[in-house]
Amino acid sequence: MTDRRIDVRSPVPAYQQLADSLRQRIGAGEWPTGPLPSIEHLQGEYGIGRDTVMRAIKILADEGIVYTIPRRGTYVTRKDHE
Amino acid sequence: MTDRRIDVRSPVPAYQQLADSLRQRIGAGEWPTGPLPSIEHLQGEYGIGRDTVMRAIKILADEGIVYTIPRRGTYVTRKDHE
DNA sequence: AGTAATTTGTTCGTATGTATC
DNA sequence: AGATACATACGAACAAATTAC
Repeated sequence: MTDRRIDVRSPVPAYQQLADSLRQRIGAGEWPTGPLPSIEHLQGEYGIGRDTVMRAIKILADEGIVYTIPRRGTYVTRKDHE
Repeated sequence: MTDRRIDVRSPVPAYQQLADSLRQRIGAGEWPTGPLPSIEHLQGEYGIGRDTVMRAIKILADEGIVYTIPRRGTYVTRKDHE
């Protein structure tokens, strides 16, 4: 089970906490084929704002874990695509 | 006469102002049978963006004043339909 | 029957304003 | 002053269903 809550009192920024959470969920095998939930959906799911979600996704994209197709969605990078 | 302008300097969000305007116009008897103007039309009429229009329509839909048929249009809820 | 236009649905990109720490 | 964060807002692009011709 992965924690979907953000601790606003934590010294760890919310966008970092979200990146950690998404990294775990991806590692656990969520969204193997299709796209991740949309920014708006993640906003609602985690109770956070838009730019926080976008920052988290950018972290994962910089790590090569996901890639974003504009106006399509964000996808998990397949291993045979590395 | 119903005001069709959005005051961008108002603390009231544009989508709320639009919802108020549409609610008044519906109450005044506009669009008794047919659908409301399309999103694109309302964008032009009020000089606002797409998501602002959609948020306003969602407010009215949540209030039960209108209902949207996907890819058809948004209709005023008839009283004998309540 | 078939193609183009219309319309809503969805999504990311970007910008601004405000508040907080 | 700067980083973080939320809300609002416009734009652009594409999908999918419906309608018009």
